[in-house]
Amino acid sequence: MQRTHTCGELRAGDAGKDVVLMGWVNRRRDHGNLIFLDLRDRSGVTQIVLDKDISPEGHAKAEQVRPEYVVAAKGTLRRRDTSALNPKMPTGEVELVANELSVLNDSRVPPFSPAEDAIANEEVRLQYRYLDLRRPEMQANFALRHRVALAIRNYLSAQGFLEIETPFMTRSTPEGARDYLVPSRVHPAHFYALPQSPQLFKQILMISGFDRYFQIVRCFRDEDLRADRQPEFTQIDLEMTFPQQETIFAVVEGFLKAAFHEAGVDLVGGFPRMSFDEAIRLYGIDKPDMRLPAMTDVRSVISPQTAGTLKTTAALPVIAVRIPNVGELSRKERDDLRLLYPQKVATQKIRALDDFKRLEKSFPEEMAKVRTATGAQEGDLLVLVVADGETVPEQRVVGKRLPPRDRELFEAAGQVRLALAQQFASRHRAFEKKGTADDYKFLWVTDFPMFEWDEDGKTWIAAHHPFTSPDEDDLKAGRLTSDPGAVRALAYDIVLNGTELGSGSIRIHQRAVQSEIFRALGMTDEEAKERFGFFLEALTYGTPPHGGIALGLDRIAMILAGAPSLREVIAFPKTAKAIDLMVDAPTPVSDTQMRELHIRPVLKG
RNA sequence: GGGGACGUAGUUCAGUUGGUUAGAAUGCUGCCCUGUCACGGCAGAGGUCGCGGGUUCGAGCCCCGUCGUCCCCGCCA
Repeated sequence: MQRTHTCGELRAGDAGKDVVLMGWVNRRRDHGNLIFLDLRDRSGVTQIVLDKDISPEGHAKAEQVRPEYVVAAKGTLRRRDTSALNPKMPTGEVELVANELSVLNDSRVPPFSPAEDAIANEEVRLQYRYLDLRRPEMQANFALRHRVALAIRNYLSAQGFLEIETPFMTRSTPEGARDYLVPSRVHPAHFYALPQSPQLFKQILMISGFDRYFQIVRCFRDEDLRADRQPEFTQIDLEMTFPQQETIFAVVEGFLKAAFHEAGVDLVGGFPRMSFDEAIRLYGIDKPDMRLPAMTDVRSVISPQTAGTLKTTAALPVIAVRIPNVGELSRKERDDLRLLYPQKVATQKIRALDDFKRLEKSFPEEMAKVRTATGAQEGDLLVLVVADGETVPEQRVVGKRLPPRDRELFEAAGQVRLALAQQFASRHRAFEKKGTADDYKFLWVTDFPMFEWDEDGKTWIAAHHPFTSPDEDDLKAGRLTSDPGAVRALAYDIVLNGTELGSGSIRIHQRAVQSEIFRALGMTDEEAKERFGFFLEALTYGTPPHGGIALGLDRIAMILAGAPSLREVIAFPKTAKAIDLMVDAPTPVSDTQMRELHIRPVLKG
């Protein structure tokens, strides 16, 4: 028997056709001499009628059928009687009157039903992933992910990008995230590493003259998981020669528009831009969620005396955090908030003043100015974040960057802002989707610092990665050695609704500059040569200026699907402890396998 | 590595101050039912209260440990 249609496609216009449907039994309704089966496949559900008068054999088989059995039904499609229409389903105007039913496979009683709306807990879902994936919501997520990836692939291909594969077994790079390692059988005590990203390969492809490269590619990072972080994840990785930042922004905006179009969202106009410093000042974070208003530094409207009363000082920012439409907080709500505020608020002598009404009572004129400065409307929640500071600590200001104590304060305020936003989401409703392009607030964050000071290692580390080109002016001014903290990088992030979607940069294409950066990162020339010798050499053979970016496909799919976690858009994800509950990985391996690989476990005592 | 939440029937959950035989819904099994679509009716089965230890006359409930899932911090160039 050959399937003629899928379970979601038949309509009133198909009435009278002889059809064969195959699929899973979603539900069964037994009325004695009349049995209804809802037959499900990925396209939808169609009702099958087994009438004892029409097909005694088919009816007899239907009596034995249970949920999740796989069956084939052959018969005539009938327009339903007007009294029996079901407007809730797309196929609700028709039903298949079966004269033949065959059970293609039976099913044990599943631990949970794909037909149920209530979903089982994560552990059970992951263990029986094939049942979970049968749920229409999951099927829709993966169909969406497919369409998004395809749209991006088509767009980039049309823009002249070539998809070129790069190795999964490559060499370990100790910087950055922890590597997943693969022991070599042929070379004792030697290891391959799974790539954290194809960074160097794609740069080599530029040196190779491919001009425009992309890849939708798996990357691996052995770090602890989060709702939006899996140890293996998929990047839309691209690189191009002779780009300005603008060139790359245009490509990314182009493929994101194509991708979102597939999800029924038409984005218009270019994405806004913001420098890293501005992001810190206005949002206290390098990935601002633009769905809620920015913070306001209101220190200029606070008198020195009032600053003193608030136990801060006029020299430090007073940051007003505004969350619209939250209304007054009760005493209990303010107490509960203490637990949500970042640890910094406690440990670094930073305080969140969340009883604005009381502040208004004490300082009516100044707080009226705060209201004006923040643009607060009636019913908006205002919280002031201040630093304890009778004396201003000495702040060494490097370049145009924020003084460190200011930055700490802005970042703490940013965390308070996010905590409030999360806690009162049901009141401000800014996170609720309306089904329009407005639901998606994109932002380019630019002018990242080149280096960040690592307090533990007492060294500068690359804020993006060590192949990022520094700003030419900073380079010419010799700041690489004189003032590393002031050096700007030609690096940029693409942010959506407070989630970092991707990160890229214009790369270094001159060997001398690359060597200088390695040195600035505290690497000797010998170390640099040992780790990146092949790359430094490649740079000497006519390397074109180049740059690129990589975006997380999983995160894009997650946001478009409105899913709370990456696990909803990855078919076989891992748990928070990086375990695959379905196949049960990782596992111990035999001594034989280990001996062959020249490895021996060292178990902690 | 640290903090938090959760773990009771196949599933989702309730379980009071520590006190008789641990409940509900749903699913499952059997019987009945020709217009249901979350079909309905009747009857029934189903429990290592995650695991180990402790306190107690008595523990699902209290204490200690441990395992698992989730969320967060650290970490993620």
